Amino acid sequence: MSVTDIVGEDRRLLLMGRWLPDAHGRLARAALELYSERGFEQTTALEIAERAGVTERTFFRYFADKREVLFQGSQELQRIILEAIAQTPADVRPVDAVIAAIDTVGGLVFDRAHSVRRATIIAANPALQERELLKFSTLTASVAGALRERGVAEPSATLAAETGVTVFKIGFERWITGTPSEDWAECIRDTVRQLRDVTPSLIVSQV
Amino acid sequence: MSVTDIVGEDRRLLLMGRWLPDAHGRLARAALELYSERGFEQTTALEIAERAGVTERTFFRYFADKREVLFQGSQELQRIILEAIAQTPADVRPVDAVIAAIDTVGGLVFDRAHSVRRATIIAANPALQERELLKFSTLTASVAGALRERGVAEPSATLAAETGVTVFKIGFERWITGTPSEDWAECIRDTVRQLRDVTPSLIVSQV
DNA sequence: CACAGCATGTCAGTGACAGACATCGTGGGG
DNA sequence: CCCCACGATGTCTGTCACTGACATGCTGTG
Repeated sequence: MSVTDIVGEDRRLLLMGRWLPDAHGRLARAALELYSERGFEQTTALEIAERAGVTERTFFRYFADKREVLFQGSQELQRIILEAIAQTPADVRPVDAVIAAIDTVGGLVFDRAHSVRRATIIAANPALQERELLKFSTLTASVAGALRERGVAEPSATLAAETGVTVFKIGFERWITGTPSEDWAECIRDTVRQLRDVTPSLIVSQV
Repeated sequence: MSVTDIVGEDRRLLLMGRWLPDAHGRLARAALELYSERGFEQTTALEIAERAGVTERTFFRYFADKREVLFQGSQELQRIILEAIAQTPADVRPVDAVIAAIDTVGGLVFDRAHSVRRATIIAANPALQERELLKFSTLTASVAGALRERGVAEPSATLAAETGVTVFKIGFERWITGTPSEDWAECIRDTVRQLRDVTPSLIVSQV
């Protein structure tokens, strides 16, 4: 039995017999590239792994599933928003606290080019849209939780959270699709302005 | 070669050699039962098919995927809401038109016991929640489209749609979890009342 | 120098789907 | 009355996402 029999065809231990560092990063980059090049569905986990120089199994050790690669940041985003809400003075109204928090995450978290690339991939695939929606829903739920911590009662907490996240979604959409020069705070403020005009009347018309 | 060799073990052609009718209905019922009994993930498509007396392949001819069984009605719901919006007088404000439409679908579409059963199944599984979210998102998009038909400009149309669908979601949630006697219109009206208190201020506080 | 531990590879398996083709009653046209 | 196109289904085979169990090889530590 020769050395090559023992080592096999394994070309992955390059750095003086040690694993290449940052498998996670290489996988994320490889996935992004392939999703862009040929689309999400047309990309197999095996292909991603090969481009990253690891096995399929390793891909699934880093990412719960194929889609998760694109949603790494959302946990971080949520953490920041929650923290911002917690730090807002107690006398600020719930919705305003949420919107102020959203306002702060702007330049902080995203790089516009990356966001556009990501949004393009997601827009092309329903399964990815579902996952995005789930992230928003999770965010809404935890924002509502944060408001309850501040003493806001229940239907209002969820309503305010839902409203705030809607502002985020639409503001974000605008930030992505609009002129590159327009900044985050601007998009959010404009969306809020528009929102103020859609308050429903109390009387539901009977059809 | 005997008759049984030709017919094989096929016990499915029962009605005088013809297929049993309503394969679709049998599949839907079988799926509902199994999802309730042992949960969504613990149920395989094969098991559903067997209980319905057909093959796995036939299941996938009727339903795009395992989840779709639970979301049959949403297309009908959307159709009704859109129609109601179209029939609302042109001078009614966008949000009010949406909410009025939502108000009308109440007793019409759902049977409460069935809704509760369905909601229980969905609540127990993230993959199903994703699908539900996608349906809401689709609904929002088409409601926004209907408002645009009425001449509502773009950021407002989506905002109003999003607001209306939020009222639907939260009102529905309340209708499901609250006391069985409380009726649909009641839930919607109360939710609207609460919503009116969460209008954001114009000035976003700078943190 | 032995040994525990971590990051990875290897192998085998399950289950969701999809394409291609075969089968068998049914209903209409000759 | 027969033939044939058709519709609903079964059968077979394949691909791919994901998972559990186990093996391997380096690395730092006592």
